[in-house]
Amino acid sequence: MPSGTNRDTKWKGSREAWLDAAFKVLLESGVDSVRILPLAKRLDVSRTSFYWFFKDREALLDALIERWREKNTQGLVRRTEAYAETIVEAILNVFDCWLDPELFDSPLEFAMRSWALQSEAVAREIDAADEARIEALTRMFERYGYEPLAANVRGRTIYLTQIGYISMKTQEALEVRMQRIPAYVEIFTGQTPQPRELQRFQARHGFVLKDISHSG
Amino acid sequence: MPSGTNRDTKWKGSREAWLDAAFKVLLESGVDSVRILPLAKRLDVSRTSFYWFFKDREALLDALIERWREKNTQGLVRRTEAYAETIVEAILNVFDCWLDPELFDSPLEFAMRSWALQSEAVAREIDAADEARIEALTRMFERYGYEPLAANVRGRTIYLTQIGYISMKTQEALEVRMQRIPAYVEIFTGQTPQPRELQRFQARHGFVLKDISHSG
DNA sequence: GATTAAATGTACATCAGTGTACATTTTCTG
DNA sequence: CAGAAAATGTACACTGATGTACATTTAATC
Repeated sequence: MPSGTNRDTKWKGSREAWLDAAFKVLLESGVDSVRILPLAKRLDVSRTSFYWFFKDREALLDALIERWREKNTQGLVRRTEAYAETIVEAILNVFDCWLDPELFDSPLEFAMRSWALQSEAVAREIDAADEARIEALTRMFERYGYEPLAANVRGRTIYLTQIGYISMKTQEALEVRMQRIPAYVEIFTGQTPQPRELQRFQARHGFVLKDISHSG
Repeated sequence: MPSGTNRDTKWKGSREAWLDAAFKVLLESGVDSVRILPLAKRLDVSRTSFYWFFKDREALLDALIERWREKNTQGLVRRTEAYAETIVEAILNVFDCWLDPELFDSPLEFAMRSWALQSEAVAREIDAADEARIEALTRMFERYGYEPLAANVRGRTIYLTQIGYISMKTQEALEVRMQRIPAYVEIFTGQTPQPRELQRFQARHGFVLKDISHSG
């Protein structure tokens, strides 16, 4: 299954193919495992043809950072700004990020944080992202009437909880996660969610409920 | 400043010295940077004398895992079981872990989680630790009358928030953290903490308050 | 079909790290 | 102080990775 630009050619490699492979390894095993020789083996291509597409390993890594920068922070900030009648609805908008890999790529997020351990540049990028995201969540709470300090701590909690999940690399079924949603909403907002609010949320994540509103 | 066993000898190295250096590098730069040659340079010792104390690099890494295993999980579980009259007091007991490096070593925790990305064995250790810790927190909430599901989600939230903080490698002044404590307690328990409960907590962390109970 | 550009492969030089053999130095102990 | 044990250092062989030079193959184009 060739990817990217090389559709009907006989070229095995391409900038995209190298990038895709690099991303897979980054997510599976961390930056230190993103090495040209192993990637070449994976792609079944001569190692040196890499240098046709990238100046050196450094350039490949820069491309990985670039791709992360564009995806995750934007995905989250947009959800904090989505239309919502109540804070509960607003929170549920944010929760979309944790269920939809299109909005927020958790494994990538974790890989970047591990990478930051070794790279000052990556660490700075991450710090900036954290600040922007918490700031966006804080503003969201403030819009619904929370005091600045309370809004900040709530925004922080919701964000940190998710970063925690990511760090734990939790793999849980949709049912289990859906079951916890009401409790999380209550913790994060201090309010009990309305059944119709939950139903709307479940519906947009393709979760067909049986009798969740009656069960303990 | 020689460490460990080699007090008054002329030996530069020792098992402890190698381990300490390895730990420092592990926390600063991740496992992949824990290499014998650089450590030898750091210790100003011939690289090969390493092999007097350890069979090979593998053996050194095993020793690092061992040390983590013994420290963090035990530290946390014990705090969940400490005496407390109310759930608020119980939570504050747990918060001790996040303020006292003796009870829980956050940088180590993060380094281990990054390491798990590359090592199946480490990943399994971490999973077991996560489960044990969340279980302990859940039991704590149950003891104070929370329903099983609610207790689990609250235990999970408190734990995940902290893992999130660790992943973010947040460095904040004691004042800032103390200021957020009441809000966190309220979020996690759903109850407003009593001034005397907070004062006891502040006191044991050497925090001298001015007029925190009157300020916004 | 010949020419050119894109992509690949071979060969080589280099580097950083690992681990072993063995001689040497330092410390401890009788 | 002699001898043994503990720790260190030198030398060597090896591995896996990087990057460059250059020849070769494949695809696109005129």
